[in-house]
Amino acid sequence: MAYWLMKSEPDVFGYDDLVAAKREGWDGIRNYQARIFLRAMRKGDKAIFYHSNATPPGVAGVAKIVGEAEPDPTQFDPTCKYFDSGSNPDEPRWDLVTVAPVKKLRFIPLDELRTMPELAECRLLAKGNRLSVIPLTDDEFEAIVAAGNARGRSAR
DNA sequence: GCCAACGTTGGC
DNA sequence: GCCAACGTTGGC
Repeated sequence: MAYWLMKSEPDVFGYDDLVAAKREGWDGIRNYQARIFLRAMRKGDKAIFYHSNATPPGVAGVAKIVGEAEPDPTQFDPTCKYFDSGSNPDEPRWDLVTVAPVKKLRFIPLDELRTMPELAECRLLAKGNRLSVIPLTDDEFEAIVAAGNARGRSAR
């Protein structure tokens, strides 16, 4: 099984929205490096659900892949912000995967993630990182889940 | 709102 | 193939 980290803006779609939706097509990915990772995802893989562009940004929960890569319909919708006029319907350029919630975690703010030695090499923390999907090692995934299950340093 | 980092586009 | 311009991401 592989592990991933997926970013979402909570103002648009946060972890609680995923819980309410039960499952959701993860659309709008328009980056070739991210596409490589999307296509490598397999049913049953787990993902850390990260809130980006938030105050504060951080980890919100665990999700799992329940549907593997398939063409993202939003690339063909001219009214959608993700529309891509260069994508050929016979050979769609962009894919989505379908995710479902597994477990909500204690929110782990980015500041705290930066202090975790297990994440020292993680691309999430690299300067200038803009990828919306990144692979995690087993250790990185386990460390985040453990931190999210433990009582927070700022919690009572 | 600002800015740094990065990806993409398009002229040459 | 180079590179400047532009757009987007994401932290602050």
